[in-house]
Amino acid sequence: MGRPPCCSESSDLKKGPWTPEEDELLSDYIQKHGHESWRALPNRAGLNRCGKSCRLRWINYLRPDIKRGNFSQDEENLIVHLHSTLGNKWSRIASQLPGRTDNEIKNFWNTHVRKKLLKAGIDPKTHKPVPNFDFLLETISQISLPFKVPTLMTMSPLIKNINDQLLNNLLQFVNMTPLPKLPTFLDSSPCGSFNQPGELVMEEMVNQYRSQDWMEYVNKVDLEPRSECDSIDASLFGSYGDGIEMIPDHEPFDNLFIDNQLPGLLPMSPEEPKNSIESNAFQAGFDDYYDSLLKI
DNA sequence: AAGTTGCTCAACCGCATAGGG
DNA sequence: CCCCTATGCGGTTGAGCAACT
Repeated sequence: MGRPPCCSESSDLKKGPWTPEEDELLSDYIQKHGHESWRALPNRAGLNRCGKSCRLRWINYLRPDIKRGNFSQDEENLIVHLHSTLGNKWSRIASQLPGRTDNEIKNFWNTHVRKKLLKAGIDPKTHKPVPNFDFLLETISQISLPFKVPTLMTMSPLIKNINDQLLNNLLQFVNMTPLPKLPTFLDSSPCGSFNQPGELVMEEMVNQYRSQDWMEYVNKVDLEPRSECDSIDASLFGSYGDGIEMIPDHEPFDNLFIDNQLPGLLPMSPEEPKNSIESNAFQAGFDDYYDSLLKI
């Protein structure tokens, strides 16, 4: 049985947004008498609020030394720097930024800085680069091997030899993202038979990977041959044509990631040079997807 | 014009902690 | 010490608004 919340003793206490009249009462009282006891303050000030609510309103909004307006670039840089050493210690971070509140900084971080870092390819938790796209692609390509040709299941030692860094990269990526809705467009692909099983396998794959039980799963999985397909890449992101240009023959992400938009985790500047495996349909599919993210 | 979606940020909730008796 | 209470803190929520369909 935990301690009851400080305001639970009276359900009559007002909650929600403060009115200008309440603000005035609180400001007047504190400027005249200070705030020696937040618990006693509401009664004395004539407010039908709990002390906690008064304290928050004063600290985050009414305090005269509070700084209003957008954060400057210097402030933002300082916040990023402090966060890299202190973590989510918003109060300690706020103490280094005069006039800024912990709540304000926390909101600023969650709505602006965090996204900015992600787009720049930096993990906002660790302040380290997120998995490199090539690494991720390579990892997924390796992982896809057992699903391409079942006889390659004998290659499980190869899978086991994928170095820890690659696996950690993928694990990090998967853990940082919502589970994607898996493709439903495969009926039109040359690998129609892969449709439902493929979705289930991929979904299970992601789930297993999330539960860090990936290796166990790889060793258990068994699939029907996919003789018509060159790779899982083609079935997911487009058929291979004549082996020249492996451009997806459909809109690969029409039905993908609809409910669970992935955040922009990786560097995506349009002018960034494409890598050597650009012609891979898998890559093309991801490029399309990340391009679509840029437009969000 | 109406409905939907996404974003922002003020405010709340519940746990942790300090400190007085 | 131990208990109790007030305050502080970080995570989360949801109202209000803007942009989009």
